[in-house]
Amino acid sequence: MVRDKAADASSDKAGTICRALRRAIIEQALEPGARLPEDALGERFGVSRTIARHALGQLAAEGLVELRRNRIAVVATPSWQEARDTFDIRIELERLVVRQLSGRLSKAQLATLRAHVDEEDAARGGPDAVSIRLATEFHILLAQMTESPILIRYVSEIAYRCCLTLSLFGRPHSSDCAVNEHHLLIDALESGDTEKVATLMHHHLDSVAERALVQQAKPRGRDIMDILAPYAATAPAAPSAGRKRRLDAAE
Amino acid sequence: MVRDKAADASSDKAGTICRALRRAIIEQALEPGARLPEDALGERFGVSRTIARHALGQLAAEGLVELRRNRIAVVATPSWQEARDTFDIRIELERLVVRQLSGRLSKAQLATLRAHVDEEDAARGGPDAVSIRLATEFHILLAQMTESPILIRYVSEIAYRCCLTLSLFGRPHSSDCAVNEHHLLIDALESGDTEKVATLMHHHLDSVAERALVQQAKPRGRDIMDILAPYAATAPAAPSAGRKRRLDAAE
DNA sequence: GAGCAAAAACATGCATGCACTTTGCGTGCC
DNA sequence: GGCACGCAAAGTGCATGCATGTTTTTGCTC
Repeated sequence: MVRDKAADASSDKAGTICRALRRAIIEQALEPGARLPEDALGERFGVSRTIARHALGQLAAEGLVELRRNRIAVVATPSWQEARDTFDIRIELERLVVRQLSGRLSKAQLATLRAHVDEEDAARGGPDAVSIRLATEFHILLAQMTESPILIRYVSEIAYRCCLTLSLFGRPHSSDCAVNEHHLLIDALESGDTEKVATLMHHHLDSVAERALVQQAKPRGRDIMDILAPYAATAPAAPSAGRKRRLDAAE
Repeated sequence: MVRDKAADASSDKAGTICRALRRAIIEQALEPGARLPEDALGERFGVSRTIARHALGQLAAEGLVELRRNRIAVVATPSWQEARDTFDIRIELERLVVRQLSGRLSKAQLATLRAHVDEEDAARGGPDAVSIRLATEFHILLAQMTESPILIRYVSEIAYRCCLTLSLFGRPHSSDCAVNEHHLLIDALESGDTEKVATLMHHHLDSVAERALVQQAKPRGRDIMDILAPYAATAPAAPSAGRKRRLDAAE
């Protein structure tokens, strides 16, 4: 397992459910918008609603599920703008990671990274979900090598959210070329050229975001409000909840 | 109120407790290490343990309280290294904020910011806790102007954690000069010089961190293990839980 | 008086139960 | 046939109760 969040200690049941759901979400077994009733979860995992509820609370704090009062919890459905913002934050965070790591990784650590990328390579023909999960775990692995609990937490969290984004907006086979970029990243980290590695990470994440977010009109979007937004221009209804800022600045 | 996290909707009791505790923590009414028993909280806020527990879970997810299994929850006590890392992340995040905001703020927004700084100014003679809270809220106010929920969430969270850090390591009157830097920041934001404003924010936060973290030996530290760490060098005990990385690079 | 063990008090982990809210569906009215 | 109303099913919000684990106090021994 990749996660080492404080919330999921070894033997607590809520943590187990958290991990299971998290994985299900990032592997797209649970699509955005999927319903997560407390009793169903509790029954499925053999615990009471109390625990399921607690787990959902944690996941909501991470931004993976949406929790509305008196309503069923659902897997989060980030808007396009949120997705873009998430990637922007991720870029900064991961630049910080590689800047801290550049030239400081042990041979063992480099080997671990390379082994992971090999795994990604092997999964190339397999299902998309696995590729995405492995790619995400590569970034989390990097974060873990900083040994900074806070950085690890934030990068993990935001990487998971990006997964969610990918499953909403991403095209089927957009993560293939990323494997090679991971290789380049490792080489640059080994060389110790801090600026180069930061730039590389920047471009890597930027192009992942680019590949995922080019098509602003979501294909299998399920958020009614967003879909209806363009049509609402004629109606005198409320100005929607969406953000209008920077929509013109789409690349 | 400054917070608009998803977790604390308007009428849910857990959110109320969250906000109350958060405020108590950042105003140093609850010092790091303070005990937070579920029943006591529940009784104090007129709710059951279930709710208090939920609130503690949220706060733990934010890193403000530590939750150990079968043990009483306590206000988090970040290590010096964690504090340093927190500020590093904060710098990147807030640089992102001001880069997005530079030259794009309306007159009303600028006025709001200036009003807040005036408030900070007025609180100069008052208790430290209020100054620190206001200074923190200034940064959160900035983040909110990006209208990016994710950025708002992360900046808020990390700013609160920095508050916690300050109450652990900070010297009594270290936040005074920060008010002026806030003024400069607003002017730079208005001018629209993105690079300048990013640099300004960087230096501002860096110097806050500097002022707070110079004295690595914590004055009113309550973590026995950390206090004992330097003395443990002679003893053949376990190598402690602290991180050794970069400790030599202390400025 | 110091050291230690048992037990009481204390606090959490978790399940269950009840009240309230939302939602889906069927019925009756137009 | 279509629409509004209302009832029942489903689901959450929250409190309480019991089991378990931890901390402190007590009481005994040396």
